[in-house]
Amino acid sequence: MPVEDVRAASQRAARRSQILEAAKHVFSEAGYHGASIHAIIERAEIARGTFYLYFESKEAVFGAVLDEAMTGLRRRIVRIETGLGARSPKDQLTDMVSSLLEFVVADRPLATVLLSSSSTPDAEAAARLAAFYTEVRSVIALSLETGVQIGLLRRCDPELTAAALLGLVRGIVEHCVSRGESPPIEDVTRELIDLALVGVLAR
Amino acid sequence: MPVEDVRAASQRAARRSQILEAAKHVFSEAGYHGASIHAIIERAEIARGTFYLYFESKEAVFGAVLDEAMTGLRRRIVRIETGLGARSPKDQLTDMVSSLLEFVVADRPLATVLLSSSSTPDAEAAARLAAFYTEVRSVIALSLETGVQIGLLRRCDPELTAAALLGLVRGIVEHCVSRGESPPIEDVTRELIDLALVGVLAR
Amino acid sequence: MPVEDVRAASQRAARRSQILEAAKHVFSEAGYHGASIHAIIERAEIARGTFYLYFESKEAVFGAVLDEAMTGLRRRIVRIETGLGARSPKDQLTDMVSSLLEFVVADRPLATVLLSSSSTPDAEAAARLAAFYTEVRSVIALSLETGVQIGLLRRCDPELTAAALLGLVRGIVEHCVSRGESPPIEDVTRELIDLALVGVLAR
Amino acid sequence: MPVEDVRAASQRAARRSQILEAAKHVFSEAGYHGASIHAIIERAEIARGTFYLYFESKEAVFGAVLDEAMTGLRRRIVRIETGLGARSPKDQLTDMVSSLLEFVVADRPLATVLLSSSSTPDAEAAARLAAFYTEVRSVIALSLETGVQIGLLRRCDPELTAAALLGLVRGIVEHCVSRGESPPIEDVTRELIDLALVGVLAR
DNA sequence: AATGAATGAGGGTTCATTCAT
DNA sequence: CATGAATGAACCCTCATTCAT
Repeated sequence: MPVEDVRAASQRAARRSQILEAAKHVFSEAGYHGASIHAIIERAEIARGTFYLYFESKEAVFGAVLDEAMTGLRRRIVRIETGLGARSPKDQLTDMVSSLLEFVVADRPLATVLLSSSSTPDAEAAARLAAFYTEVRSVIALSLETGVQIGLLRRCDPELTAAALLGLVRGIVEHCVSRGESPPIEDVTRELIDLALVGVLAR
Repeated sequence: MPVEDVRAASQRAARRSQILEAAKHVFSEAGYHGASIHAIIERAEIARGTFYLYFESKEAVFGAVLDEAMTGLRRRIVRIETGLGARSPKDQLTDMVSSLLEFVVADRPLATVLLSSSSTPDAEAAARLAAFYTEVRSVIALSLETGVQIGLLRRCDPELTAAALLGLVRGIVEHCVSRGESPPIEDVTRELIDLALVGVLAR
Repeated sequence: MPVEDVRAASQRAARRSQILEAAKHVFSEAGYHGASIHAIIERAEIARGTFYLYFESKEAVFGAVLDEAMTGLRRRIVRIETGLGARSPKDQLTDMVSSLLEFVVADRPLATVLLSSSSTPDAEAAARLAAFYTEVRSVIALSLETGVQIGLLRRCDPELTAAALLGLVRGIVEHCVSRGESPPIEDVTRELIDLALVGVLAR
Repeated sequence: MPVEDVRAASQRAARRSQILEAAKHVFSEAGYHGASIHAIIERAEIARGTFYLYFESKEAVFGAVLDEAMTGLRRRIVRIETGLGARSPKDQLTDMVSSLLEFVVADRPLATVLLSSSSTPDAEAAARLAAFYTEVRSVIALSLETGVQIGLLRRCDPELTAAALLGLVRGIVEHCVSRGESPPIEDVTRELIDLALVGVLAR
């Protein structure tokens, strides 16, 4: 690939990022419907037409914002190793949750979009997000089943519990995001893990 | 108040309810922005102008729908009695949660509206919902503090834990609502309580 | 039907006509694409939204304009009677053509729209006009065949001749419309009929 | 002119032709407004900017397409010779019409553009086409007058008849173009001439 | 000469809200 | 009280044209 093309491609990617970033902020502040192309291009400091050079439609940018977020999350979701020599499940879980929280909480707009967008934007994107959450619930449910089988966890309805745990995490993220400044991630993580693992009851 | 006025007032209230019911369904199916006045008045079988005799604006009906829901929920939220002769906290909690779930899950549109609307519809309504959730979190947080003080619960960050627990409940409601037919409320309640109290870990 | 409804219906029809009339002018001046909703509502002196209370879309008004024109034309197109006691075919034809020309030439915008709109507006309307012209050609072709069979007309390719005659009429209409003031319709009609019947050659 | 310049000029002309050809197709398929620069440059396989190196605007290409067509037509329109030793007017006319039809019908896109473009695209080009048709009508009208004077033709309104004859030709061209495969040009020509000269009536 | 990213005016359409009846 | 025709701001999107490379 000639040098100019490389530069062109990278410039194009940069522009795309710039728009994506602007869109993420606008979506997070106004929701899908409340967000106007006007607001996005104003924030991105580009012309109306330019927007449509990079994204087919409002729905498309929203999808892209979501995809980006989901990719970031997926990269941080890993299976818990239970083999010999593996670190303790709780430690692994702690690392994973910590990493996830860090990613989400650090990018407040992203978190807002992720949290708020059960509001059916327009079919496909909503479906994609729903699919993502279903996917996450499945991972959790499977982990729960495994945990039960190896006797680490008590018996429970895996699906329901997975849904509850996902909600629990969302609740915590919302908490962190809603206040100007959230407590250190490691503290939050510890509380989260403790709550999920041993509940609130005193022994 | 003369008889006619009483009748008039009750008729007025009935009309209002009729619109409110229609609006709740429409909001739950289409979200705040997706809901159109047209859809609401069509469902309520009234004329356009009539709508505005009962509600100031779209935002106002949405607020009313929310308020109605919140009233129903508030009625079911009670302090846990810890005095002598009181039933066990767990039993009280179970009853309360059970009652709340029943109320919410039975009225799917209501549940949908409650769940979906962190998506900032339009400032005020969103604020009202946020305020409601804050209120709920406060109740939970206070209960947690009390529980810790009397040694029933282990120490934790009450605010954070309250947020997590609220999320947990929402996750479960979402789970129940999302499938066509949810498991018996009492089972769901038991799982919820167990998870919250003792977590997932086997003893 | 109650009196108010009658009035309402007639008012509605009047409004519709008003918009239709404005649209006809605008379409005739700017063509389908060149015509903007803005121009139409400005001419009709109504608000943007009002337009859409009466017509679904720009395409729909165009279709309505066309339909109106086609209805007017169809009413004036009749079969030539060849039975005993019927007036001479030439006289019948003269009357018909005269009536058609009068209708079209008197309404210049209408004529313009009819003439100019092979310009593919948008699928359906274009198809409708094309269908109309096809229909007219068919009527002419059939008449020609009949005429040939009864020995009134010389042999010819009916389809081709019908197309030519239709074009001939359109040419004349265009001529009449293009000049500010056209010659008396009866003169034009006579020339048209003569040309079609006996051509330009001297006997 | 240096050799390089000659080559350059011819290359430039070739490029221009290439764009013109693409434009003609696009205009004929989509009409003036429906045609997009995008479609033209795609078909011509050139870049956006390049287009504007050869044509000032969309309107300008359209004008050029029209001019090209009109040039082709003009070359085939000749005066009928009436002097001694000239071939019979009918034969001359037949040759001319035949040549014209061949030119137009063979280049369907061109025919489509010519036929469809009374739809005022954008003032100037429309004016040019109108001027062309006026010019053609004048030639026909003059020929008619001459024919009448020398007793070859019966008396008629030359202007009106010219308009009618032009329409007649357009009707026939439309007929030929609209069907996938038109009858042999010579047959069409004969019908056309016969119709124009002696009409449809049996002698 | 050639490119194509960028521009922004302008297009059609929707819909919450008002007000004369 | 109830009605629904009328309003017009705001929306998303297209596309002819420009200009830095």
